[in-house]
Amino acid sequence: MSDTGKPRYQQLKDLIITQISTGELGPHDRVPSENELVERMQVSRMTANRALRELTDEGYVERVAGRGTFVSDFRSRSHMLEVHNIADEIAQRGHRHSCEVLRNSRQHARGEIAKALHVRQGTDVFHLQLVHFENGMPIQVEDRHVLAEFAPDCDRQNFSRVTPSAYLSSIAPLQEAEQIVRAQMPNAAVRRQLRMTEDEACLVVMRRTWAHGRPVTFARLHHPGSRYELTGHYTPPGTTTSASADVVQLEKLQP
Amino acid sequence: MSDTGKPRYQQLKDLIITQISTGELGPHDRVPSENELVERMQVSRMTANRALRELTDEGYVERVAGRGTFVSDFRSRSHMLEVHNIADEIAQRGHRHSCEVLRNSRQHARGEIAKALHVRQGTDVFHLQLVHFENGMPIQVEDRHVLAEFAPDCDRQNFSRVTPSAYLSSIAPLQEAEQIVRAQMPNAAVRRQLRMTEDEACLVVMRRTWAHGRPVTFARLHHPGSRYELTGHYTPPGTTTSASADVVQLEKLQP
DNA sequence: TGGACTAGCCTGTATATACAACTTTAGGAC
DNA sequence: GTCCTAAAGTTGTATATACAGGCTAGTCCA
Repeated sequence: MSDTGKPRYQQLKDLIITQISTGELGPHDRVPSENELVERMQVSRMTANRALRELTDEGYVERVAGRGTFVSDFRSRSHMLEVHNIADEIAQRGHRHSCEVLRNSRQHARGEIAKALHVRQGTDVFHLQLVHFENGMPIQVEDRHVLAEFAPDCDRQNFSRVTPSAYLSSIAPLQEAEQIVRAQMPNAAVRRQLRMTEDEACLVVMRRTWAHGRPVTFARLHHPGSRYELTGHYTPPGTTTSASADVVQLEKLQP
Repeated sequence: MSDTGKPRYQQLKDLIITQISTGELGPHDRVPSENELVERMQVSRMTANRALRELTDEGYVERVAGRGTFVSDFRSRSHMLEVHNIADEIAQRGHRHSCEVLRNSRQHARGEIAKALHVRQGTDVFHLQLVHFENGMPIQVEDRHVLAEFAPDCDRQNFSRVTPSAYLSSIAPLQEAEQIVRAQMPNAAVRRQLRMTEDEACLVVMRRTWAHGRPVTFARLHHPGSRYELTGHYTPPGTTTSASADVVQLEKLQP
């Protein structure tokens, strides 16, 4: 890591980001104060201040005057990535979320899945199938593969209480996400599970998420076109009315 | 505008943002240098530096060491809002874009449209209908309403050369966008225009865009589900490999 | 025991200063 | 005229210092 060429405030940022992504610093942990960084890292307070301030802008840490600087929890940072959790969405609308687990089994990754997760064929993965309900109406079929190495106790989780998305977020910060949105006619099984009519289309979201620098989960999410839509709201950054708070409220997609 | 309570670097930012959004400062115009701000605004250079640096992070201006600070052009800032232009998308894939204009007429806004644009019923709007082609295959039906007051010469534009999206961006910076994505079966007209099969679904994007603080255009974009998908890639901010550039690379098609 | 107060740490902001690197321009040497 | 160089202006970074205001813990007093 050629630290030599980079500016010192960037070196400080990289150091702290590394400690956060390796887990050395976990959510709500205290980050060294500006004065501590001044002493330990031999920089001026303004340099330490710039590093911590930019980490705040980027969502890694939160600062409270008088108390200190603390690592944001994974949830907040996942929001940054605009990756959302169906249970949260439903709760935000004031509705009741429930969930039926159809499958939670250990398997060997086959062609498409192995390719999506960048692993060799036959690598151990968990295969999850769930149906999510909003006030009793099915609204999402989740078909997800998770790298077994990343979440070894995946098959001992009760996903009717904590969604896979929330569970995975609790294991490690999700660093990167890739998503594809399609309109597609469902197959018979999905149509039945979502209680869809014959001529109804599915909104399909395929999402791949990275942690520790590699893809760890791949999900196919089917939604009934008549009961689900993705919304996004974009405001320019730096707008006086706290832009970051606005950005957080979007639902998951973006065009 | 109670400038008194706000920090001085924020007052500087607000001042410059105001000048940009009113058009007093246009794209590629020179913004006062740090030293000029020091003299004229009676602040220290570090304060001016912070204001200009944050405006850079937020995409309003671009800075070049040795030359100065310049207002970003509308296009860049529109990208910030992740609002895209179908012609650019197609060009980015190395394909050929063409376009057929079906309608470009002045109308009075009716119920749904008037409501979406926050204007009274009967307000003058332009109604555009276009079909966009990628290498000769229809890929988007654009049905757009534009506030006549915002773009008075809309009906004299040749939209087969410059897309409505690009035209509107050239009039004023688009400040805000709202978007809804749905999966829907097309009606007969759209199905014919997009040359879709009987059992094919549409990916529908409804997008409302603000300029000068009010909604100025509302678009319904229909895409054939088998030939179009939305993709997004999210990386955490502050990652050394210029995260903002990655975010830009959205929408893309499938062969 | 309970409440008020203060000392100490923390962040947030603002200033003055300094040096490095880059770009343009002007002037001088050839 | 052309090339080289120096100067001036610009951004980018780093430091030292200062004061205001928020939070906490501990102390002191009633």
